Amino acid sequence: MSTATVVKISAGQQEAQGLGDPSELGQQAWRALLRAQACMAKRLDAELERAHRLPMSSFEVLHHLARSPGGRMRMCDLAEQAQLSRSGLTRLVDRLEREGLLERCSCQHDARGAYACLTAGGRIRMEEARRTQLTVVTEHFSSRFSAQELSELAAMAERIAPCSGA
Amino acid sequence: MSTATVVKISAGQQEAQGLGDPSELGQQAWRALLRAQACMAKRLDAELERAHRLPMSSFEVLHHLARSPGGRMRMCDLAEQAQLSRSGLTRLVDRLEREGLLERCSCQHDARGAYACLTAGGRIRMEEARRTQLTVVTEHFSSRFSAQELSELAAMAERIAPCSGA
DNA sequence: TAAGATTGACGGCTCAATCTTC
DNA sequence: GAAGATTGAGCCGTCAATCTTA
Repeated sequence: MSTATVVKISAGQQEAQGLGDPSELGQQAWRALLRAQACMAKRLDAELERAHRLPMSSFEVLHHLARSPGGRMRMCDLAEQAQLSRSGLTRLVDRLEREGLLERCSCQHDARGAYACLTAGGRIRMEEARRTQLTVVTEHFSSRFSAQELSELAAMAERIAPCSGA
Repeated sequence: MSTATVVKISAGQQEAQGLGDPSELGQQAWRALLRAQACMAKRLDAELERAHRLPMSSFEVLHHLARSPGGRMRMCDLAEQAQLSRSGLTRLVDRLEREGLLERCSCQHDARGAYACLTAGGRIRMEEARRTQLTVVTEHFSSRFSAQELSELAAMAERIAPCSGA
């Protein structure tokens, strides 16, 4: 910022500096969220990887399977829940299957479809990892807000990406 | 959710369902944020790519350069701002340099260092893309909150990842 | 020795095309 | 033909090792 701008600060210049402009407020909030999310994701991913050899995307898949009835889900639904493309999920499931954490099962009513089914070992590994996840999310996220704030945060997030289920 | 759980809902069952457990509140908020951020990032990335052939990571780098005095930054500082590893930034800058959007300049005072310097063309491209970014962020994010809420969101995000500059 | 930047090797994701089944 | 799943090709990012300079 050149020294000249300091001389006189009109409303117009304030806008140019992004102090009074309402759209700038949105930008600041958006960038702050970007930073916060990247920061959290890196911490969580690193810790899950370190403690359980599970990247965050694998954890997410196991998590969604574990809370689904019977520990199984259709590939396409799982892809959507896990925020992955179908091919991305196919490959992730390949890896998890190789590790014995889940299995592919064919679908009775629709031979096109496939289920991903959590194995017993997968469920155990998942529950171990969940403790770590809870610790990290609590320490770096939940504990920094009141219950009221957490509710508000969730509600605000819903306005951006409405939750399909639940 | 099986029909049996509807019959009687005790406090314990509420916890099992994640309705009363305070740690579950944090989980819900965290997951809602994950979804919201992924959703926004995909929209924004797709639109920047479609309209300007600029992925979001490239836009971020150009953005930070554009608001830096002289349109130039040290590689290591830029990597930090853009949430990238150093090698990641090296490769991204390679691409942007090939496109003529920026140039590498050697550093006077420290021959180890390198600057990334926005070119005139890069600044133009950046400002075109900024309009698109503003549109998307406004429509899918800022416009869904009051000024008060945006301030609160930014402040809450700061609690997770304190902003180094500004 | 440490710090800035780059490179090689590799992992993981997406798009487009393909195969199978509805 | 449309939908679910997979495969091939390619992009983009990271880690670890390397090179240069402080």
